[in-house]
Amino acid sequence: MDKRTKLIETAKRLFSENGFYGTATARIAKEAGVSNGILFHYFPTKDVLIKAMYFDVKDRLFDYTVGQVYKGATLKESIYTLWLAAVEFNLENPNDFEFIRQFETSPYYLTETELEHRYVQLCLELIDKGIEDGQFKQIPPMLIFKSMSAQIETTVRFLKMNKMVLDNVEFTHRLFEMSWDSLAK
Amino acid sequence: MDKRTKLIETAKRLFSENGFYGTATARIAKEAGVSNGILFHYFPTKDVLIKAMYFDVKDRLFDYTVGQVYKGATLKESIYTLWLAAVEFNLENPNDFEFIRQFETSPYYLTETELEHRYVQLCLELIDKGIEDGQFKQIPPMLIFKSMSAQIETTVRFLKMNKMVLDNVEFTHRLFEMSWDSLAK
DNA sequence: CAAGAAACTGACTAATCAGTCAATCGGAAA
DNA sequence: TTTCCGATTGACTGATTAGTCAGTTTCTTG
Repeated sequence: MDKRTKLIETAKRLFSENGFYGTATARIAKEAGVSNGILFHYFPTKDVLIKAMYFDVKDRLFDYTVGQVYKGATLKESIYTLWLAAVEFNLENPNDFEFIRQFETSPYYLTETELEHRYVQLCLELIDKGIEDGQFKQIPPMLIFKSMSAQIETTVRFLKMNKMVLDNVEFTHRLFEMSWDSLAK
Repeated sequence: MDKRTKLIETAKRLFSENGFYGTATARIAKEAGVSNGILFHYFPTKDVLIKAMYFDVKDRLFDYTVGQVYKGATLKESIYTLWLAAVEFNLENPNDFEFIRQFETSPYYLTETELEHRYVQLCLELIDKGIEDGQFKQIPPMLIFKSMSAQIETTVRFLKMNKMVLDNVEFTHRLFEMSWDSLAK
């Protein structure tokens, strides 16, 4: 693994344990096994590092989830696939999950930043379609998107807190129905 | 207003603007119009200040919301009253809202802390009742509680982002139905 | 009034941290 | 071989910050 990647991985772990401000850049470098200076060679400021990490995670989330949606699926099937993939991704990548959670409640985060991402745009397209053909409630698409995201986060946190995994299909469906029912007409 | 209260109010505003770590204690004291030392007279450490603020907000939220639930109301009516009161409280107290949001994603926050509060206990009682008599889905009560809280937060954030208030009863109901449908059988 | 306690002040300190920089290393190209 | 340049090092710095403390004012109570 090259040093740039090593730095991002180490930072993600430390941030998720101690927060952005609780983690000194010197410590990131040390635990990554590189010199202090090289961190600032790759990332001119700590802020740049943090924003780079955000896009890194969102890109991988996009690749992981959207790749699983198949053409010809019904709207509910597509939403279910996305929902399940997102839950799985967050369970399998706990440091990514904690990092995003912290980032999105920090002053770094602006909605415009997120809006630019193709992950969000794809979701909004799906939602628009669902509203148009009457499968979803008459609610602003952005609110539906945010609501779904919040539900996924809540589900993941709940599973983690109770040290559970999604090995029971029936229970998984019941969790999904919670999210689905809030948007379906 | 006494200096202790003045400090809490100023801290809440500064924290919600700049985050816990982005706000120096010296600045809190200065903008509150008191000396630096007096802050540490009332709150021995910055952490103590932050935790005191958390309970301060939760207490006021409890008083505001629970006071509006009337005896003899149906389960749905009670939940609606609580939901609406919580949304209103958060809209009317933006600094409280931002502060709680940050606190609950920070390393300060442990679920046990929250569990002790009578606000949570009251909600869990209501939810237990709803599950028992078959009005709610067969889902762990804690997950239902967390899901409702997340929905309320999402709703408030959405309203604020779009500079909206709850002046339209029909729209308010539609927002509530989103939350309700996710837990109702 | 006396006297002790509690509230209050603001200058000070020890520690920490983001970011710098002069110097070295290693590989590629000429 | 020489020359060049990005990668890399780690000691260093200037700024900032949580918390201290010695002393002053204000309140309380006998």
